[in-house]
Amino acid sequence: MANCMGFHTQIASVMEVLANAAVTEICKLVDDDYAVLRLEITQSQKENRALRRKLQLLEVKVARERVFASRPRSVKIVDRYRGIERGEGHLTGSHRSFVKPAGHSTWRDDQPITVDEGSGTSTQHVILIESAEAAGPEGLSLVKQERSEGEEDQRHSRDIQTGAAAGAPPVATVDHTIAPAQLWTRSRITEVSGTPNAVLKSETDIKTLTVTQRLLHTGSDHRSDPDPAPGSEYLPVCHQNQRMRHSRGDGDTLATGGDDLSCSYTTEMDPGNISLDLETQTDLSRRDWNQYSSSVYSEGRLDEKGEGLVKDEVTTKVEGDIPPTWNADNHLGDGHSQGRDFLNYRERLETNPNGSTHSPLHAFRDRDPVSTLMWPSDSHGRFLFDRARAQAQGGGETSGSIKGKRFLCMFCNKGFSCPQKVEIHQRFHTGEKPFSCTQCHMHFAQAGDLKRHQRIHTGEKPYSCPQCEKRFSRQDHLKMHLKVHTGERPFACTHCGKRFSERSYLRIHQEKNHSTL
DNA sequence: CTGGGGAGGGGGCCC
DNA sequence: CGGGCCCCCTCCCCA
Repeated sequence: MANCMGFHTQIASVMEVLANAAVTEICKLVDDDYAVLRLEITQSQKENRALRRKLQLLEVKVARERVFASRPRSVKIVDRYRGIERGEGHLTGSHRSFVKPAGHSTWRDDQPITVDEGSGTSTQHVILIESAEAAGPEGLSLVKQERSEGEEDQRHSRDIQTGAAAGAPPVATVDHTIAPAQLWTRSRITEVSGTPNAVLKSETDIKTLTVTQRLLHTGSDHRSDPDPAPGSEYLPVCHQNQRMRHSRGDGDTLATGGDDLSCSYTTEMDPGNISLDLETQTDLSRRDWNQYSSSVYSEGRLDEKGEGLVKDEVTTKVEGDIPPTWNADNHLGDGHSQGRDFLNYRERLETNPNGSTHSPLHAFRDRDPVSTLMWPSDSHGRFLFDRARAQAQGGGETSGSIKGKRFLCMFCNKGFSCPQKVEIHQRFHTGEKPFSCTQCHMHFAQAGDLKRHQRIHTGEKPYSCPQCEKRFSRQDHLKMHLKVHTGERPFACTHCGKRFSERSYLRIHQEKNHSTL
């Protein structure tokens, strides 16, 4: 009996040991499986986050492009990254880019990003866009509003914490899985300040911006404007002068760059074509235009199929409204408006409600006989074609073509005796100015104009007044001056009899005093 | 202070 | 290529 009891005791003991072992084994298996499962869940969660961020980036990009095509507004933006102590910052001088930590496939949710709104009163989320080419001190090329207040969604609010808002853990909207070569199509966070509160810039659409910058870039674009104009979303902070081709010889707005300024007046760039090589197209546009005009119109007739030969227009649609500071007067410094000729033409094109591209030939073909909308004006806002059209419509020049001037201008039908004269004349319509001053980047359509202009720089004044020793750089100015001594006033007002030495004085006088006439 | 006019100087364009 | 004219702009003077 006792043996029986001992046996049972041993059995029970063994059973307990076995049971414990089994439980331990089971627990171990469960733990292992659970660990694996948890690991898988974690991986899945990470993947989900990464996908969500990609989706957010795409949404942001789409929204930005939508805003890009619509009315832009200016916004000042600075992204501030608070997680600098994590060591993600990779300092490269003043231009720092964040590099994800080794082994991190995604950004952690606890990596906060704050947006310094500047004034602190706005909740607009904005992104400062930098050009890939703009790593220098003037690297900031465009500032763009990322989202408007109303467009902001919760996801974005979570991703980018605004100011001191303490919502869900913010996540940097950064895709670190992209290859470096693709960076221009994605967003990235770039630190531009070495301060503890490192300033971040979200760099997006570098390609587009680069093209835009190239489009806007002229030799005079390095003058930063300390007072960017409000009201425009895309502020070419360092390139507000980019649309200006001309600067006066007084050095006030001397350009410093070496870009081919011709692109600013020979192309109109369509957003759809923005990836095209502008310079190439500019050259083509200019060259083909001349070749075309010489070859076709030297025949003295306008081919009805001419539009088929015209090179495809490259339209430059400056993103959004033209900032008020792009007014030519503001950028010429001294108020002179020389050089506004094709700008006016461009602006007319850009404000064309049809949004279509019009070459001068198109304009000529499609123009309303009265409307001046599509026609360029000269440097003083005059309608460039007034004279030519008046001549053409008046029949004087047309008759001139009859008198042996068989080479006709394609725009105004004016006749010339040789193709070269037609080409020079047509620069008047096309805005082409192949003669550029090496000292101030002024451009001229005629070599003689350039030569005359360069006397400004040389100080040459070969014409002296025989009566007062005054000297002049131009003979016509001397001639005008001589009227001071002679008292010659050949222009009389037909209304009051007042006489003037210059026709323009008479005209101004009549405008001021006889404006009702 | 303001407006008109003169003078000078610049670019555009044609001959 | 120079001459010439036009127009515009700015500065200045003066009533």
